[in-house]
Amino acid sequence: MARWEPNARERLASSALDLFAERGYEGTTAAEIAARAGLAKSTFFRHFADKREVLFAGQDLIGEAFAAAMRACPPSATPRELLHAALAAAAFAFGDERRAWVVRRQAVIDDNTELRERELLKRASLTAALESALRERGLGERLAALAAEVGSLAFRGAFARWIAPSNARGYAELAREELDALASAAASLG
Amino acid sequence: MARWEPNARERLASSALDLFAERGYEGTTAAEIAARAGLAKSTFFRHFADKREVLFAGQDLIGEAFAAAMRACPPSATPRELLHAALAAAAFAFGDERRAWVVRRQAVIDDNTELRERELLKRASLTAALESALRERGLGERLAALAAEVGSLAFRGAFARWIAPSNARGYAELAREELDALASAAASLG
DNA sequence: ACGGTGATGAGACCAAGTCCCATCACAGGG
DNA sequence: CCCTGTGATGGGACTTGGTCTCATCACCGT
Repeated sequence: MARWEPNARERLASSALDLFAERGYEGTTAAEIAARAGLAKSTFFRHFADKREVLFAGQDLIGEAFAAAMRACPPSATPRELLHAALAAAAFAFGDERRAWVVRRQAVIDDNTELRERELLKRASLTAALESALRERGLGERLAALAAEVGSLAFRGAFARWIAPSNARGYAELAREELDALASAAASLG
Repeated sequence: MARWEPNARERLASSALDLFAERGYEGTTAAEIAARAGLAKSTFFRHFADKREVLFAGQDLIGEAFAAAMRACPPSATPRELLHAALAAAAFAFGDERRAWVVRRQAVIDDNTELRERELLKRASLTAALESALRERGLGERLAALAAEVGSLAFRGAFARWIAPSNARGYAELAREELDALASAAASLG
């Protein structure tokens, strides 16, 4: 096995997605993923805490982008403007080049409960990032929690529409639409 | 080992909570839980799909109660009234007798990421129950999704306050308060 | 008393994940 | 040019979660 080839982590992630798509998540062992990447099982677990994580590497970047974007907003910004800015800041993850990869990855996740469970954990972490950034702006407990959930919902909705087969529009535009629609729905709930 | 003693499932659940509280979730093996209940490891997994599930048995009843309560509402009910009815219907799970047990259980869950992850899965299932019941009432996609999240948030908030050490109030009352507070927060977001 | 049913015990087995140690590639200093 | 330190890797032992199969036993109706 040729050691010392670069990008071990990336090779593992890409081998994993390939194998999951072919044989399913449960039908693939960590040792097989490592082998396809030309690495050993122990090396796999040195790069990823567990077998699920290989599909979720880099998720934290989105949460950090959320928080950074909100911190960059003027103090006068309304909750809605903060959310707009946060969601827009995640656009780096949803360029056209990435779409095919993201679609394939999502199909694998949707197909397996264990992976959907991990996705929920990641989503919760994104929502928590929104919530704590909103509280830093002085929002009250409940309003921060609610606004964070609305932001999370808009993010999910925009994501779902972005990866839909029929879609040709950009993520940023979809996110703005989703958020506006949810805000008016919120008004009707009060 | 005395076979055929009744309530194997309950004995397993209670042994599990005891051991988790003593040694932590990760410090406890499934075989140890079974042994304390006077059963074998294979019997444990016959009753619970995995080690985490032993703490979440019966959660689905709450989701079913949500849906049933909404179906029992008059057709004229507003989304807010539907949510009130749903949350109120979950009160059976939060009587005073159960409080000590619930508090102990929650401490164990909060202490372990794996368990928190499973909790998110259960929470998502409750939210989905709310959402699908709301859509049956004719609510649009986004409004149903948003209202379900608000209901879930109110449920979580009421639960957190109910198990707080200083609390002496009942779950139903707390749930109503949380929902009203969130509804007015929602109005301010639109 | 007898056979059927259903819950259990026991143990083999696989894969996830941890751990430890040897090994190798590369870097820099003598 | 050699020597040594550093860091990523390979390899394998080990524990545990989880599955599966088969034998066993308690109870129930006939």
